[in-house]
Amino acid sequence: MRMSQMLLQTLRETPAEAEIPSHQLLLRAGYIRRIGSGLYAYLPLMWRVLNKISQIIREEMNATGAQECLLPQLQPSELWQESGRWETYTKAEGIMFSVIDRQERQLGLGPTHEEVITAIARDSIRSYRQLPQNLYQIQTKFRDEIRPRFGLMRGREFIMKDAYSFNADAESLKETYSLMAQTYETILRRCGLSFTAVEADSGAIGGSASQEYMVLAETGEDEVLYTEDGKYAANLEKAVSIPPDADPSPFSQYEKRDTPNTPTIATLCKFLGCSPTTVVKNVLYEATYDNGKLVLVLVSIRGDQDVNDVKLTNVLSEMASHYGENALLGLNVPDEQAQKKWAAQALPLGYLAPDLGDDYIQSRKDVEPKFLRLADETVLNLKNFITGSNETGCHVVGANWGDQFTLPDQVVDVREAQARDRAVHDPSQHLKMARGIEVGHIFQLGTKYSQAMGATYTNEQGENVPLHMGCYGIGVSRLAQATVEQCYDDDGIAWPVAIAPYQVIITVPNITDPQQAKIAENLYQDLLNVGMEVLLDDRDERAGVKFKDADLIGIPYRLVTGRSLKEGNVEVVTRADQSSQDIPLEEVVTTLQQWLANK
RNA sequence: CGGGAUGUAGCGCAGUUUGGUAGCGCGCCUGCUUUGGGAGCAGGAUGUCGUAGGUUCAAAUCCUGCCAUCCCGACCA
Repeated sequence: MRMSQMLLQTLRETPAEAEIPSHQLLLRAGYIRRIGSGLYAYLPLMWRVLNKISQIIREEMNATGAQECLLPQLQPSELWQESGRWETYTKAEGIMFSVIDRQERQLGLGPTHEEVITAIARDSIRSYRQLPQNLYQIQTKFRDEIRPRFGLMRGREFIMKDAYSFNADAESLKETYSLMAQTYETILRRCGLSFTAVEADSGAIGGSASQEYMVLAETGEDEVLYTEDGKYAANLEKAVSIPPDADPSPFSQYEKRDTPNTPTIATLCKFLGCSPTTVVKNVLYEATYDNGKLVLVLVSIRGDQDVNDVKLTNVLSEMASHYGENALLGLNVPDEQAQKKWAAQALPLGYLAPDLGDDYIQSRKDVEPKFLRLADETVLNLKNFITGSNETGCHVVGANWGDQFTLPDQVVDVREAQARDRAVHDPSQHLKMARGIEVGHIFQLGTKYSQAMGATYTNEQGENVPLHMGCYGIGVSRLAQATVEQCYDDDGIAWPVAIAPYQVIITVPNITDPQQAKIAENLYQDLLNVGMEVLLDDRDERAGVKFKDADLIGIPYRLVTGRSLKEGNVEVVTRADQSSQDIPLEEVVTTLQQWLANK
């Protein structure tokens, strides 16, 4: 491509809207342009990068026997009602855009395609002889993100590769799942990224095993806990650990103490001179279920620990049926405003005890009349603990389960793992924390969707049984930006060769010099002839501008037809390290071919 | 949805306190000079000052509503 003919505008100044380096650079280098909040145009350079990534994905997916297809983005609400996700996706998490057509039909704009693909499988997979199957597509997804940010990292419209496998049983699913895990590593390695695979929570999508592929970067939105031996890595939401041991309680007698102005664990411990590990903290949540019922949840957890909302959400989702509900819509810590809706009297916040009376709850149809009391495992073995008294300004000390307080029936693990906790697989090791960008996520869905939607097949015994499903996603546009986040310097982007928009840029320092122009032109044709992707900077600009632009847009190799021509050489500069060498004109093409082949 | 901020030329910003007919840098166009790391000089074009209403002789500036965008949080396969 001749740069004189290309629509490319590089910016000298950083647009104010961009916060992180990759977003700033993609804007400055003319790869993307913001059209609305979370909506971006992929300009010609960006589209080439995205296509390169897509191509690598295609090659690797096809190599596993997966088949590419393209599913509709507009999806009938009925499909989502069958799976039971219409409510959660349009109301609680509100992540799906929904539209109503002129026949008053409700449609969703696809944030993911489990429903569609399961409907297809239901119709076309009849026999075990057809299994396993793995279908994938690469296309735009829509999600009504509450707060889009960081350019392509969290957009409302983005490109994704999603694959769905159908297997006869759990074992076969595991095989496909681990094949996909290998394939993902190959894809990301080919893209030139350094990444980590971590255990993850499967969230609203459901299912059992799940792994995320994280590009480690300081600006990542996810937190990853890992051990240095490389044997354990997990998303913070999912991570497990051994909490620090509790200190012995300084109290041996049960009594109520005045503890004025100690609504937080920190102030309380300072006042009493005790360790937070001797305190039972009681956290109040309100859970909303899909029929509109509100359940108040009181979680007792050790004072030095925090509740992991994702783990708590999972516990509460499983309990939906206890309340005659299908799904948990939302979970939050009620503020004063929210409390007024159901509290019969003002709550002694900061001084709650595990036995907070149910009479604090107004008798209302849409509110469960009793607290759902949960104990985190960390409070199970505490002796002579300190906790609230349900009276502002007072705590009790020296309390014990079975004496002053009844241990809740439900003992659960809802504790958030922390950096420096001991590792479960090897308690001599401590967890470390890093930030990451989630570029891929694979799930073993099991029969959640096939069962809900009646996607069954006939097995060898002639029985109709539900298909076992897996799903496997890669954020293509996010991956592109994550790469920039990992590959840039003060001068701009430095793309890995495999996904760079062009492999080579020929810079003509002085376009008015006929010799320079002629040699550059010949070189351009020669490189094109051997199938290379080449930019020819034939713009009537000063050399400095061309060098700056070449660095900014990050083409891996730059050929300069300048002063080295006197010796019959072309200067070849490697973008990644700015190293430069003069190569005889007639050897340039073959040398570059070799370099690219070795990449 | 809660907290904070911003909206003036393609981009970055000043001007708003104290109302008086819209400015700077970069970019863009023309000419001359320059030509290996975002050139110099001279000339030029570009704005419903986010939007609607109000106050006023007069509004980018003051008042009210609305909209949009960004940041923090909540939220987020």
